[in-house]
Amino acid sequence: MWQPNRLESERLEKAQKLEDRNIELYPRRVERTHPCAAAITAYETAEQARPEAPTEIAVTVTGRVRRVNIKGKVAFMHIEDESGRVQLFFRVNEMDESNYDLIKNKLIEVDDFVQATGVMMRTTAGEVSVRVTEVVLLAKSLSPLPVIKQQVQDDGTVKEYGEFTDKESRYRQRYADLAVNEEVREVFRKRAKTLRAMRHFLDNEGMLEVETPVLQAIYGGAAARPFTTYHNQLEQDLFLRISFELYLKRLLVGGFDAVYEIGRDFRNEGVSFKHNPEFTMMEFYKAYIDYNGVMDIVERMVAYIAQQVTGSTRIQFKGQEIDLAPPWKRQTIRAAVKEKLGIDYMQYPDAESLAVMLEERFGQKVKPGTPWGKMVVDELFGTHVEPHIIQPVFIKDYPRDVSPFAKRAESDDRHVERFEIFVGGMEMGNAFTELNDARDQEQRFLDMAALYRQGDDDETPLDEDYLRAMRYGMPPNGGFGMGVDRLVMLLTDQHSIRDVLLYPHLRVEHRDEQNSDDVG
RNA sequence: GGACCUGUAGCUCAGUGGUAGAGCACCCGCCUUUUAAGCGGAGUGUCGCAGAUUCGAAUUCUGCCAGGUCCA
Repeated sequence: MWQPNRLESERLEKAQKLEDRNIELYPRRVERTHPCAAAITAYETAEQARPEAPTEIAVTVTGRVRRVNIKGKVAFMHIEDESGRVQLFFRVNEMDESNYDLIKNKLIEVDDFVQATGVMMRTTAGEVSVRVTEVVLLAKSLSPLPVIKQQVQDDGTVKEYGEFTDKESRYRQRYADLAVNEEVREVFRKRAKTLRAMRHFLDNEGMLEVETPVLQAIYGGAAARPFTTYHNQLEQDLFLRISFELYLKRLLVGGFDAVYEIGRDFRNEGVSFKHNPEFTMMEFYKAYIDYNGVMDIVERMVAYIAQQVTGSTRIQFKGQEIDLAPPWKRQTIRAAVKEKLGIDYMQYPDAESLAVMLEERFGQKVKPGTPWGKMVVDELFGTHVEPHIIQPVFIKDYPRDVSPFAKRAESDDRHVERFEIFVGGMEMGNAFTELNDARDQEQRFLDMAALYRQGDDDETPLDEDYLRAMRYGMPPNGGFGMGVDRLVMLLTDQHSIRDVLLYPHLRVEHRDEQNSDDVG
């Protein structure tokens, strides 16, 4: 139940006064001739044509009131729509006195939506403005937005004097965050551009965009704990997908040569600056290429998206310049570890000896039962090498026991043809030369199950239907998956996944439960 | 899940045992080209929640809630 604070009560009183004057607070009809920015442009064009006497530009503009300055019998107001902001100039003897009175007595105030009709002009201070003959309230604001004062500098940059920075309030009330923080709106425009550029690129590669089930009876394709749900009529347990992999590869069996999907994955795991329970994933699978071919596509794709979104392949991230132009460095995980730490992990070829080395060298205690390959990837590479990778790199040839869907590396039983891309200290994508031997695939499922029974809980259930599909024959193919949110982080220089999600997951708000129980 | 930090006015914050504060916003008054407008007046509050200690708690202690950072 809403309990208005003092500021809100004042606004409610103003709303009442407006209604007493038979002024509609939320009218149905709007008449706009120009977005704010267009009104200014129109006047500037007229000015250039006839500087001494520009043709009269009549406009009706609309927007949210962002600033009011009442000077007695004259008043100024900035209104803003998405195109930008324009100043309104009111003078009491140029409009109905009762109409001017709405401004003078602040019945129309900051945060309200208004419509203003008038003629374009330039003030003596030089700002292009609307000389208003009539102002109409479009929507009354009952709760004031956080106050941010802005000054437009000579160089065109905007200096801010107030701020709305409380992370929790900004995430819980994203609408308020967006309303007052223009740079937040810009992040989400770039997010949209990222998605659009990605689709455009993949379409141009001849890939088919498809949609596969979010609700799955058997989940798989990644090592992660799923969310579970239940279908009442079918009396069936269902899982929210943790990856698209197995459904997409079935489509290659069906005769599509290249498919991709962009959508939501759900993982029932921790929440952090780079993890949200639901996040946006892109995966593609393309027949007749191996992981080298995937690398060629991926580096071109990321460079293309960066160019479309930021205008360059050289971007700024955490104060460093990152060059996304191809070709990217390609290095085996074994070489990367050796280069950074001087350790050849193949000298510790089993879980026991590797665990001993990790404890002696780094004091790291590893959970008993952790598979050898998981130690290599998480404890050795992930802890000591990954955070230092800033420029884009393909780290390839991963241990086999953590990669159940990749083909074995040539003449090397311990590794598989898999790569991950790292940039800005983050893992950004994962790819394989996809396994298409149904017999090997079945054995991998069984091996994984056995391994994880020893202690880990990231279980991968055996998907019989996937094996059945593969037995019909699956073309050799390369596949790739990428966390879109992380790509957006990189391209917008945002350092938390929550800052590229409009509505990041937060715990529920507890608001005065006792009171609501009493009232209820 | 662990460690540390944070939660006070609409916003951003100060206040570490003795009458709840500042800037901006809001409110009242003045002002016919302002733009962080200005001038004069007024402090508007569940100090996250619950308990404990104390003559007295925003402040100390315990628990809880929420968020942040780092780690897993």
